[in-house]
Amino acid sequence: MDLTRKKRTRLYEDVVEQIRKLIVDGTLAPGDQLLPERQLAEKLGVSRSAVREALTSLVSLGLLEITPGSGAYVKEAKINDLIDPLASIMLKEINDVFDILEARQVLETGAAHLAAQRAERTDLYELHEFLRDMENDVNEGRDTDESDSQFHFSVVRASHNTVLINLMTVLMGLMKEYYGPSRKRLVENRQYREMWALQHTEIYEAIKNGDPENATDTVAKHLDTTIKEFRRLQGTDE
Amino acid sequence: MDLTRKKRTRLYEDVVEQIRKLIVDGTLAPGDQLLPERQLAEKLGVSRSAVREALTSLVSLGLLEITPGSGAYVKEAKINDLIDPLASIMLKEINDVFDILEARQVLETGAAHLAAQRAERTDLYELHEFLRDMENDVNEGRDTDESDSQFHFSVVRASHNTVLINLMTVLMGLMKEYYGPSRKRLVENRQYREMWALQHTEIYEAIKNGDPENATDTVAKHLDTTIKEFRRLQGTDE
DNA sequence: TGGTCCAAACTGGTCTGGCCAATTTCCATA
DNA sequence: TATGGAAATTGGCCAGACCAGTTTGGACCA
Repeated sequence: MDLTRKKRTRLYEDVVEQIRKLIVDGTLAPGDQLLPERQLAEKLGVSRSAVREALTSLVSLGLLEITPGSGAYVKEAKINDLIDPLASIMLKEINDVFDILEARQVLETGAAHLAAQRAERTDLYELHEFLRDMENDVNEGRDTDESDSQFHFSVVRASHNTVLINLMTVLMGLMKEYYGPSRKRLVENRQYREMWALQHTEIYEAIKNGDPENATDTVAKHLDTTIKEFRRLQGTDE
Repeated sequence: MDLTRKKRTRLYEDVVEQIRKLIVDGTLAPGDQLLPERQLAEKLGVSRSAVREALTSLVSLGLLEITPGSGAYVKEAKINDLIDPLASIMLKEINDVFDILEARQVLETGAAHLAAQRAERTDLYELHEFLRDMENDVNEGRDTDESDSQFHFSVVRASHNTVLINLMTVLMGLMKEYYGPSRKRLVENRQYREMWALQHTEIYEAIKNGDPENATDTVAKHLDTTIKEFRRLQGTDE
């Protein structure tokens, strides 16, 4: 038996790879229009169906966007297109309920450390905006889900590390899919909402003052509080 | 103009969603075989081509595996299937060359902290194995790429946090695609290889002794060394 | 009875050709 | 020059066919 050749290469996979290469090496820039399926098929010497399957695959990878009647366009590949499948994969593997929050703690404390060193005026402005948003939400009894997430995201953005930012995007996607229900219950507790808002202020101050250690500590404390509260909620649940 | 309805739902996307649901809710378990394309088409009342495009999409998302002549099988969705597209997306957004290493530092220091608290005998054994592998590689002048990666990965695995492990997988994929060339040059320097092996030992000892702070520090120091060396290499390059 | 081997049935991969609906193009008309 | 609408173009979907592997079910042999 021939163990080297595992699976014969499928034709449409070749097409995928060819187009993919053109995109990654910049020959095809975001916004560019691909040749029509029929011409592409002729040019590559394959049938239209093979081309279609290739395009379908590229669409599901977030590399293309297809408008019926118009054409296929190269898309600015954004991580959001992969969040859903990524989240479902990671969710299946989770065995401890607090893995996500713990991972956030690891990532956000590190990001805060960097943010305190690198935050620029625009970053501080953004942080302050979301800080105020959340305070308003608390005062007016609104849901703080959105403003809370936004603030945490801003902290990571202020680290100016795109890799950390992308990883945070993944974690936020995970949060939404995993903690959706219990989070709703958590934020109904006004006492905790207020404590959170206060802790956010501390974080903001630490970053503004350019104090990495303090930024790290306040973020760590903040997420500790969160984890403890989630744990308490879970305890009353079952 | 109607802004609410952006794009009409494509038929094959419906099929994707239906099958996807069956997989995530467990009706279709990994290893299960799907109905043949022709039957699936008949059952869903669509053409075979629509089914094929749906299956193509699911394959590229890593949810299915198709064997020609045999059938389509539900796959244990692994993050590796999404690493390539994920890496290319994140690579495009990177503006500082050391973003990846910095992100690794954030993630691995946190993971080491947890590992020192949670590592079990099997984890320590695995760590020790890769430690020895690398020492052997160094002594015999072999490439240390593999054994080095494996050790770092083991540290994160010892944290027993599946989310961190998955994020580490992403980062390692990024490393391979980004630092491939210069890393090759780096490990040619025997002096650094030996220093690395020594630092790995320190990390191992800290985890073994259940000393979270020390584990964090040694990992931080280790990656600092790495970043500095990469920086030096880059300086001599251009 | 038990194992072997081969043909038939099945399955995915690809192709051809066709129709529809939405979009774009372009020209005749106001 | 602007505009309205027909024609061409494009992607979405379908039907039917053939091929190359895989699986299956017996028929045949030991």
